[in-house]
Amino acid sequence: MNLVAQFAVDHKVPCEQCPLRDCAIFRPLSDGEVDLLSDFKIGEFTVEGGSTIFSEGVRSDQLFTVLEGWGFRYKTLPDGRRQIINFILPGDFIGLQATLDAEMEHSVETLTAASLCTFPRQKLTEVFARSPRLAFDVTWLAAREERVLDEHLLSLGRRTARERAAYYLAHLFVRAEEVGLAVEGRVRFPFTQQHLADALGLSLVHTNKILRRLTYDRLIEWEHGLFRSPDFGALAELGGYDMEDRQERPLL
Amino acid sequence: MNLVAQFAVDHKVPCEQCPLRDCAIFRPLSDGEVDLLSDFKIGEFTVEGGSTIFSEGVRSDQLFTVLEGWGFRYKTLPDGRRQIINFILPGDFIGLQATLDAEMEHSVETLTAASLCTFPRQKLTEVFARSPRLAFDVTWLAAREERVLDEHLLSLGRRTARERAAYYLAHLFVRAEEVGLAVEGRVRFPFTQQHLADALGLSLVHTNKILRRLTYDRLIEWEHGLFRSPDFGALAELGGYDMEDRQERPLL
DNA sequence: CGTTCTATTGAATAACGTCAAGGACGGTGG
DNA sequence: CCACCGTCCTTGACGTTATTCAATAGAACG
Repeated sequence: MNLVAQFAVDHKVPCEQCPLRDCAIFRPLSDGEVDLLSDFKIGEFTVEGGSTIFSEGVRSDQLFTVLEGWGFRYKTLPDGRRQIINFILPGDFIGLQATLDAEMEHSVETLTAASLCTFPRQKLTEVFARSPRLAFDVTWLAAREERVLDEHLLSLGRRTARERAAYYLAHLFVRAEEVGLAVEGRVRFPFTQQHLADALGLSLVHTNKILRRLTYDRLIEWEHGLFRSPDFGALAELGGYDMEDRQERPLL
Repeated sequence: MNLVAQFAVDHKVPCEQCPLRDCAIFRPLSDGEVDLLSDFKIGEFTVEGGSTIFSEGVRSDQLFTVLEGWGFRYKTLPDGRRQIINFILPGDFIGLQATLDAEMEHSVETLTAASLCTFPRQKLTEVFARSPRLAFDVTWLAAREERVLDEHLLSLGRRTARERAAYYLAHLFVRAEEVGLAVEGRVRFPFTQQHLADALGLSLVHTNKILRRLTYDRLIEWEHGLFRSPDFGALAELGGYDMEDRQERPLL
């Protein structure tokens, strides 16, 4: 694990040129909003896979939007047990969970090389003052994240291991697809079965057995990091994954 | 279960007289903020225990602040399995999880008679426009809720049933205490073991056995609905509950 | 006092975790 | 090119945890 002590600003691409904005899923911004966001933004930087972005118990003065790469957000118990709260994909806004002056209560680590857009936490109040619309977007994102956690909580509490795995894989697949990470129905999952186990709240061994069975039942394929589902409908059905219409969402 | 089809406005107490504001845990508002909030508020109403406030799959035009009473927020699977996401206590702001025009993805039901402060969802954007500070408070509450869910997720995924129960009971006790519901170290828990089981992701039988053991080990007492812990430190320790300094929080 | 929730307990069963041992694969250095 | 390693994946055997089934006892409520 590689601790990023200081986030150097590599360069600064104007927000209006942000490649993510081309994804249909993201709400278009007005010129004024983009200007404000550009102003809010400090810069970008790139880290390699395995870098720690946030660390439990440490304060962070920055917020990030992920431009590229995968990561995950997690908490650990003193004896080392780890729970992955969720995976982080391009377009995700991270760091909001902590208050302005409080310590992070979770850690974030990258799975692949990643590039992040940086915002100073202190200026968030200024953004709220200058653009109610962007303020609303921030709130909207927080509420959306909460809905995702609700569903995950339902999984961990009440779904069987098999249903849980099916739900989560369907969920991850769709999230990746939304931001253009799917090629011919395939997505590269840059995490190991141990990561998935830690997200599902299962042991590594049991996770493996369930994945093998889902593979045998032709619900998933996951080899050499490349994932696809031969029958996504059945996978979603098994997991109780709701293929709701993906609504437009903000991008900060 | 008693479905509340329409929320009649019983009366409207000015926000500046809100009894909850006396609790030390809540951040004081400026006069201007209170005025705006009063303006935002439609009124109050009272429901009996067992009433459904929100229903999964149904749109709601209102947001609520709980003035008095207990409730819980939950999701269910088609076959009836239920997961309680969290309990709702006085001072909690509910309904934010859904977007302006989307269906609720969870239900909320009262456990006791409750009185709720009502706000029209549509006017939320106006509040954002008129008071960045209140907007920030809304966001802050959403982020805080997320942190609570993170911790609960860690519980369900990685804590043993015993640790989980200890954590959750400690958590509930402190929450109740914060809003003045504790009398001589005792809190009335208005829910059944089935509710607790559904929150912990355990079966009723197993929950009961664990509670009996916690009682035998003199970590908790819970009789006739009245809860206390003879050794809160040990309970918190077992559950890994962090007795962080309770920071001030907004009240809407 | 019946009736209806709720709590409690034991026994049988299923789900999941732990332990242990290989196997596949890619990278590295000789 | 090949031996050596480290990481990740896979599988079987076995132990533990939690669920389900079933039955009874207590409380709460008219």
